[in-house]
Amino acid sequence: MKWSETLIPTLKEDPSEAEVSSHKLMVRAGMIRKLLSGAYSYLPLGTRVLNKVMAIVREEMNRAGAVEVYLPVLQPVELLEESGRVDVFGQDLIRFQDRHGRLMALGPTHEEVITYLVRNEINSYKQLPITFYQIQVKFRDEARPRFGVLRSKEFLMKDAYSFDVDEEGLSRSYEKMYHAYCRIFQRCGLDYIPVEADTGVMGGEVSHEFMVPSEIGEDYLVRCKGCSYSVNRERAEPAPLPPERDGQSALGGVQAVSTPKVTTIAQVSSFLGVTPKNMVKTLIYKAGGEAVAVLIRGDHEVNEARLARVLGQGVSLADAETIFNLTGAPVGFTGPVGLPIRVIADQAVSVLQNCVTGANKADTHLINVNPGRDFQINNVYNIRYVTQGDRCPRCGEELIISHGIEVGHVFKLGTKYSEAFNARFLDPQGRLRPILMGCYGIGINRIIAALIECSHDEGGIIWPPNIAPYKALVLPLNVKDKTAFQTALKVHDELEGAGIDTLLDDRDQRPGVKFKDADLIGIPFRVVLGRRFEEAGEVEVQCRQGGEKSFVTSQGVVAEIKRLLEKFRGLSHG
RNA sequence: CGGGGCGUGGCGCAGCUUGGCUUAGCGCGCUUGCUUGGGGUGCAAGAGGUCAGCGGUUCAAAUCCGCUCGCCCCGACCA
Repeated sequence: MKWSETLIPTLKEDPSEAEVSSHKLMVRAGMIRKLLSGAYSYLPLGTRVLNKVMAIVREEMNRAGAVEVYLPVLQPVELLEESGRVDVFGQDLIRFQDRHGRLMALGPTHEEVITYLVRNEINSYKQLPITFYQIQVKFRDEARPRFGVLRSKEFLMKDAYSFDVDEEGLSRSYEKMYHAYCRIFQRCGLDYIPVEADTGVMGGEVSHEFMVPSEIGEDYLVRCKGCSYSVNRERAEPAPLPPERDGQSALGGVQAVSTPKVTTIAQVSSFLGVTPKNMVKTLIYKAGGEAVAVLIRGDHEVNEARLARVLGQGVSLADAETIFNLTGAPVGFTGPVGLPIRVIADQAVSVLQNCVTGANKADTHLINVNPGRDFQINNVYNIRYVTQGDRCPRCGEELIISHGIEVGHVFKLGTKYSEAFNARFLDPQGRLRPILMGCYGIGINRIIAALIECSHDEGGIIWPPNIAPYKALVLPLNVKDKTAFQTALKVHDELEGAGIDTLLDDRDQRPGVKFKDADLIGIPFRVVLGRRFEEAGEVEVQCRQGGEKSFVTSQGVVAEIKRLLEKFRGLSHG
């Protein structure tokens, strides 16, 4: 392809709206342009990368035995009502009425649609197992689209759904997808980490997220320095903390102190001169109809997903009025002493001594409060988020917390949707049984953004050959030099002929402009025809990554690039 | 959805505080001609703007006031 015959509008300056490098670079390299907040047009270069990623995904899905389908974007809202997910998606669901007044939604995902299909089409064990997949656009009306293509309202997703007769079958299907995902991310050149994950909105029991470590990631991953423990933040469970001191000798007597208008942990901490580690936050949650007190150390945060899990139901923070009615004090002065409701404590609270709590009285806190002596704990659980310094629950080594970009997620759903939709099959004994489901998602756009986030330098993007928009860029420095230009054309054609997709920069621009653009759009291998070609008939082949250069004759370019591709493949990104 | 910021040719910005010396300016990009040819060449001539929209104040509004819309950031939210 000639540069002059496609559209690659590169920019010298960063777009003002972009914050993160992947977003800046995708815009500057002429890959994308914003249409509206959370929706981007892909220009030719961006589209080529999308297609390359999708081709890899298709190959690996097919290799894993999944079969491709194409489900409608348009979904009747009733379908999502059947599974109870209209409320789950809430505002994120894009809804409207068609001309007949029927409520429609733009698919945020497709569990319902596929299960509806399967309920009607699959009714025998002979048709199982089977895994369907599609690559298709999804819509979620994100409250706050961010980071360009990383979190948008409209995005491409590869979603797959497996259907099995029993748990073992489901596990086999799950494993297959898991391994296919590993191959996909590896082929895309991503350094990814699979982590155990919470199942969240999807329901089900087992789940893994595929994370790409990155400062800008909106998710957290928790890994152990010593063993293979790696989980996401919701799922992470710190090792229990040891008791602060032993014996009862050091226990002081409870004392009320006046703390006028001092409500937050930070304020109380500096007002009383105590560390947040020695304070207890008392949060009133509503779980079902019941109010419960949840105790958490001052420097910790409640993991609501875990709390909901241990309580077996959804939870939400109580409002100020409820708190006042229960405790007799405004928000900010709640404490466990004398509270007439169920008290749940995080493990870290249960080992505290002489701590500070609210007094259930306005403008007052209590000091020297001790669990067990001054108040009873009904249940002790691990309900806090892991913090820096926490230890691994498996081996006791230190845990590392870092940010990550979620590029894929796999779930064992079990029978959640098949039961909701009555998707059942007849087993060999003629019994009707629910189908076991798994679902598996990959964010196509996110793969691209995550890759750029991890693979760029000051000059621009550094593509791995597998997903680069073109593998090679032929760069005649002076297009008015007829011989050089003709040779460049020939080299381009030969590369294309050898199956190496190639871009020819045929623009009448200064060398500096061409080099800068070449670096920006990040094509892995660059073939330069310049002074050296005029003088000695040699062309220069250079790698974007590492900058390694070699000089060959124009006839030797194809072989040289094939050699470099081989070498690259051998290195890491098979 | 709460808090903050911004909106001026395709892109990045100045001008707004203190309304009128602006026929709205600068850099990049774009067009034409010449020049140059290994890291964003130089010169010259040009094209391109309802100053987000609506309403108000005023002799006079990009500039002051109000409303609306859009965009970005922080938070809440989020396969």
